[in-house]
Amino acid sequence: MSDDTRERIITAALRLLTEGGEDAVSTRSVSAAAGVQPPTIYRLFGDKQGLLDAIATRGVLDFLESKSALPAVDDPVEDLRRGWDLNIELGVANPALFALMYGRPSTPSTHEALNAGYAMLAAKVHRIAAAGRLRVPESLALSLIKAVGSGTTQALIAAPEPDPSLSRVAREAVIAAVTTDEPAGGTPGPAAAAITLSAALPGLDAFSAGEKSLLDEWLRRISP
Amino acid sequence: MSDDTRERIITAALRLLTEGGEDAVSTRSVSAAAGVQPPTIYRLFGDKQGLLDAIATRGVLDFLESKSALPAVDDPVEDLRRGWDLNIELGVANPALFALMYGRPSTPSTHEALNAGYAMLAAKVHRIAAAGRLRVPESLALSLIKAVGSGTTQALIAAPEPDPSLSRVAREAVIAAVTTDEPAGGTPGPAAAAITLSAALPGLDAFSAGEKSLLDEWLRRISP
DNA sequence: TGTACATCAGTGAACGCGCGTTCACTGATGTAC
DNA sequence: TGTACATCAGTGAACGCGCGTTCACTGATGTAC
Repeated sequence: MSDDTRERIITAALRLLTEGGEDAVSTRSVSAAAGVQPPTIYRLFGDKQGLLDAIATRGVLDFLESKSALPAVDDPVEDLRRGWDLNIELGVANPALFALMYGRPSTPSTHEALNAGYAMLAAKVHRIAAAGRLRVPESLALSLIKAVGSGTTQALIAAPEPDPSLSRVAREAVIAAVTTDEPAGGTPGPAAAAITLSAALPGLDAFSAGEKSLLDEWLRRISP
Repeated sequence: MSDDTRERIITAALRLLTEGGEDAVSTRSVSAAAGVQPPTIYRLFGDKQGLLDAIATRGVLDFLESKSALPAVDDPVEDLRRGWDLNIELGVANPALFALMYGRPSTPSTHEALNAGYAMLAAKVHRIAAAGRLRVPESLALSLIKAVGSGTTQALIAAPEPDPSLSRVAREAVIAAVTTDEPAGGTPGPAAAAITLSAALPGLDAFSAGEKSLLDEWLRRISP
C-alpha cells in the first residue's frame, strides 16, 4: 500500500510542522514519526524538497477546501469580507504551515496550488469590479488584499495579546481603499466607470483582442 | 584590538546575511569571512545566538539612525507618511535583515532595540492623536500600521514585479482608517474627542494616577 | 492448479558533510617591583 | 630602566552530532507458463 504510506508520511510531517515549526521537519524525524525508514521518503518524494512540496501543496489544498465550503453571499463585498475572515482564521490556527506556504520561494507544484487559492480571491475581486464597485484596478486590489491580509495574520500570530479588533480594522481599511459604496443610482464618476468597464471587457464581443488590449490600457490610464 | 575584531565580525556577518540569507550565516562562514578562527566568535559573543543578536541589534540601530535623520515635518500625518516610506524603502533594500528582525522570536537585546524603533513610530502616532486627528485608539493605530507596513514590505520583496503603487495605496488606506481630516474648526464628534483627550491625559495635572486610569478606561469605551 | 520468476515497496546500515562548540596552546600586551 | 610575571585576545585542531542521502538487501505481491 504505497498510497497509504505516502499519506502517513504527509500526515506525520504536517503534524511535526504544526507542532515544532519548520526546523522540526527533517527526513529523519518525519520517517521516525511515520514509522518508516528514511529511504522510503526518497522513494516516494524524491528528496527532502519533494516532501516539503508535498506538505505545502497538501496544506494549500486543505485550505482551498475550507474556502470552497463557505456559503456564497449575494453582496460581493460581504463575500470578500467573509473570505478575509476565514483566511485570517486559518492562518492564525496554523502558523507554521502559513510560513511554509508564503515564506519560502515556492516550487512549481506549491505555486500551482497557491495560484488556485489566489484565483478564488481574484474571482471575489472580479465580482466586485463587475458590480461597478471597485475603485482601483483589479490587480492592485488583489495585491493590496494579499499584502495586508498576510501582514495582519503575521501580526496576530506574533503578538502575545493581539488586539482583537485588528483584523476587522485592517479588513475595513482595505475594503474602504478598494471599493466604493453601492452605486447611488446616479451616474458613476469616470474612474469608477473605467474600472467597471475594464472588468467587463473580456466578455464583450464588440472588440477584437487587439482593440480590447488598447482600450484596457486607456481605461487604466484614468484608474487611480 | 578586541573592538576591532568584534566590528569586523559583525560587518562580515551582516554582509553574509544580506547576500545569502539567514542560512548563509554559520559560525564557520562568518569566522572565515572575518579572517578569524571560530573560537573568537565564542569569546566575543558567547555562542551563535549571541552573534545573531548582535547583528540584529546592529541592524535595528542602523535603521533607527536613518529614521532619526529624517527632517521633521509640521503636519503630523505627513510626518507619518514619510516614516512609512522610509521604512518600506529600508525593508525592501535589506530583506534578510528585515526577516531576521521581524521573523524570529527576539532575544532581550534585539527586543530592546526593536522597541526603540517602535517608540519612534509611537511618537508619530501620538502626535497625531494629540492634534485631535486620530480616530482609533493609539495602540490599535500602532498595531495596524506595523501589520500593514510589514505585510506591504514582504509583498514588495516577494513579488517579481511588484505594483509600484502598492505601498502608496496601502499607506493611504491605513492613514484613512486611522486618522480624520484636519479638524474642521467646528466641534469634533465624541469619539474623536475621546481619543484626543486620551492622548493628552498623561500630561494633565488635574487628575491622580488612579483617576487617569479610570478615565482612560471610560474614554476607550467610546473609541471605535 | 502449481511452480518459477519478475517487480517493487520498504528495510537496515552506513556514507560524508557541515555544523556548533570546546580544548589546550601561543604570543602579544600590560603591570609590579 | 630592566626584568619577571599575569592577563588575555586569538589560534589550530579536534569533538560529537544530526543531517540529507545512498547502498545492497529482503520479503511480499503479482504474473507467465
